[in-house]
Amino acid sequence: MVTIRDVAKRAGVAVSTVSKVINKYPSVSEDTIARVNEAIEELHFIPNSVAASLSSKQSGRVAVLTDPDGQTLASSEIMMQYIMGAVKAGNEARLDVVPLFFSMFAGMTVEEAEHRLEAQNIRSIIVCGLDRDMKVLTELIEREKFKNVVVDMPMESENTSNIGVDHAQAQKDILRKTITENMGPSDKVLYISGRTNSYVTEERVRGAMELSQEMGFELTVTNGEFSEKKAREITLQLGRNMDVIACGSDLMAIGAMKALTDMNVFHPVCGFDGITLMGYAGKNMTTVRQDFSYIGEEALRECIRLMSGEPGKTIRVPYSLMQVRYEDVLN
Amino acid sequence: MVTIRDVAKRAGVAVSTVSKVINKYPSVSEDTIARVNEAIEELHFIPNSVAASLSSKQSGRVAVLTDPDGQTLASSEIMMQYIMGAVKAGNEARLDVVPLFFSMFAGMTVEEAEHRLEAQNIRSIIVCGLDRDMKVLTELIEREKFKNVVVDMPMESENTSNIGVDHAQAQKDILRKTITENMGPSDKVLYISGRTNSYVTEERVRGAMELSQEMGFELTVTNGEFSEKKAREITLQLGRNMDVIACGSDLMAIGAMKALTDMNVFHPVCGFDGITLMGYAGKNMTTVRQDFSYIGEEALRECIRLMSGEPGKTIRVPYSLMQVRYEDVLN
DNA sequence: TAGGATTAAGAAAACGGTTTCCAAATTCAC
DNA sequence: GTGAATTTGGAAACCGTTTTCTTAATCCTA
Repeated sequence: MVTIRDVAKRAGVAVSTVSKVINKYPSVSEDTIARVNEAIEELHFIPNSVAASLSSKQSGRVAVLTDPDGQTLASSEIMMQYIMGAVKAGNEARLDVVPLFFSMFAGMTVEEAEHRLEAQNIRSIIVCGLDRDMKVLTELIEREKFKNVVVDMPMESENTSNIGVDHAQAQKDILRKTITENMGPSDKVLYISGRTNSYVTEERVRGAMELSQEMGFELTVTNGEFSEKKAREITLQLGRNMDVIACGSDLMAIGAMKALTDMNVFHPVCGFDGITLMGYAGKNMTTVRQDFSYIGEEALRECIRLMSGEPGKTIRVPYSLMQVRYEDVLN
Repeated sequence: MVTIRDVAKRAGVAVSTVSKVINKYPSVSEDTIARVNEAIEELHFIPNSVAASLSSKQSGRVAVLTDPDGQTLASSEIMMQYIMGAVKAGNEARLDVVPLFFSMFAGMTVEEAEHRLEAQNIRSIIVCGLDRDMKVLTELIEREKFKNVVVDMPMESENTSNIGVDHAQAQKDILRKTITENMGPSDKVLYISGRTNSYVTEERVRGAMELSQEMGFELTVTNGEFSEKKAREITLQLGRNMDVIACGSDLMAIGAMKALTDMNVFHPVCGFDGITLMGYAGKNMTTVRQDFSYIGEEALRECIRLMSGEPGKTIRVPYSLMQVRYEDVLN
């Protein structure tokens, strides 16, 4: 393995100088920079990220915390996207990304969790798919021991940023689109929401309610708990008399659509997320597509910003509305 | 952060002694072991894995290489399972697991790839979803610089183990089951295979052909290239005159089933893998369920074995046959 | 009981970087 | 041309472990 010392020798400088060049410190002359870079090229030197992480108290590593157990197929696709995005951005920044899963923290106290993370030289965490019931993690974030980036939770402070789409606005947009494109009557809308311990649920419901005010349609809000089954049952019960069904997640939209198909009625259904499975669920469905991989990338960049000492903030990422068709997911 | 020095001081021993206790070296007396462990408990000490990895040339870290881009939804579920299994087993063994993706190695020479891995203190890699076209990776494995565990590729040597189910046998089993449970005639079977650059394809086809000999049914083998679309087209063309359709992957089975539904014929279809999506695809489907998470775990344990100097071997993991129903995947 | 063989514990040198601190060299103002 | 200010580069300590090498202590065996 070629080390920083080899490079130093080759370039005829001290190891500290090489390190400064690598990390773009200001106090190195153009001349030496060139010489060092040349040596780096020639030797195909790549700095050892483990050594770097150990020695520098500043940089450290980033953990991506996800919970793919939660919602089965949908979540495994979504979580994978988050992770891929973060790993990709991490690689570009020469920064180690380690994936961790919520289940690992089950039964731990916050202190234990902190120690576990510290013991891996983790300085910053990205938390995806958190709801208010994960006490250990919310507390962990609130203690601000690490630099935190939370996806889809409204937490912001000196050491904590949050990132995500504007769920209320997106819900309004997709619902408006679904309604206006619907040929039949659209004055009765059934909204099947996600679990109520979730921030995104609150926001999406708020969006739907605001739109109902603005457009003057009748809105029935029910709690589908992010469950496909529950959404199916609700739809079997209430779906027939509605004109449009909007759901707080794609999985529930699929459940609703299955129910409608069984009942032989064909109302438009809209979901939320843009998971691939939607393509398999039937025609006449629309959804809000979130770019989870991009969110993962941005989250990682935000970790870097926070680690460099800047304060937390809120980041809104774009989304798009889409009509889902089987042909588009077919490979 | 509490370090090994704190523990040493507390227990009144040298740091090296603490290290020996942690790593279960033989030459420490029961007495000291007890004293050190007590100190560890009291201080809630967790060894820093980064420092350990840097210092020890033996242990090091394990990379899990996957390619979730390949087959969209199916692969993202499968790859996630591999990763989760490996991370879980890695945590238990106090060993860092880092996920990497095939795409990162695109355009790299083997040497570059090696340097990249070395620079992360990676001593062992688990490769999932590899086919013969990924030249860089196959060469990387063959150079034996790392300890390799390959999933579903018949590579075995001093430093390389492979792991996976017995694809030929599994294919025979599921096909036999599908045929014998089918009430109608079963003397014409259509087999839609995966891409031919893949070992699992070869094995599965071999299994199907052997069974056709044994049971004496007529077998038509076509190349579906792991593509749902292709399988659909093939089925539209040849499906009507068949009695049973067997596919080399679940995704293709879904494509085939969609085609049959469109044609209004109802032959039994069997797939391979056991992905959740199968539940959404229709009735009358069976498949081979692989436990990907378990495979990930076992693969990691095998890395540890290899790193401890033992030679590579072949590991067969169990599988099960299942009838897929929507109710089972519904959450 | 002497003397070698074994066992237990510690001191110190790695591992491959980063960072602090200091000295030398250069620039600048007057 | 002198002294102060500013760049630039290097020496060395450090990050938290592992591991090698010694030494001290204990155990056998003859």
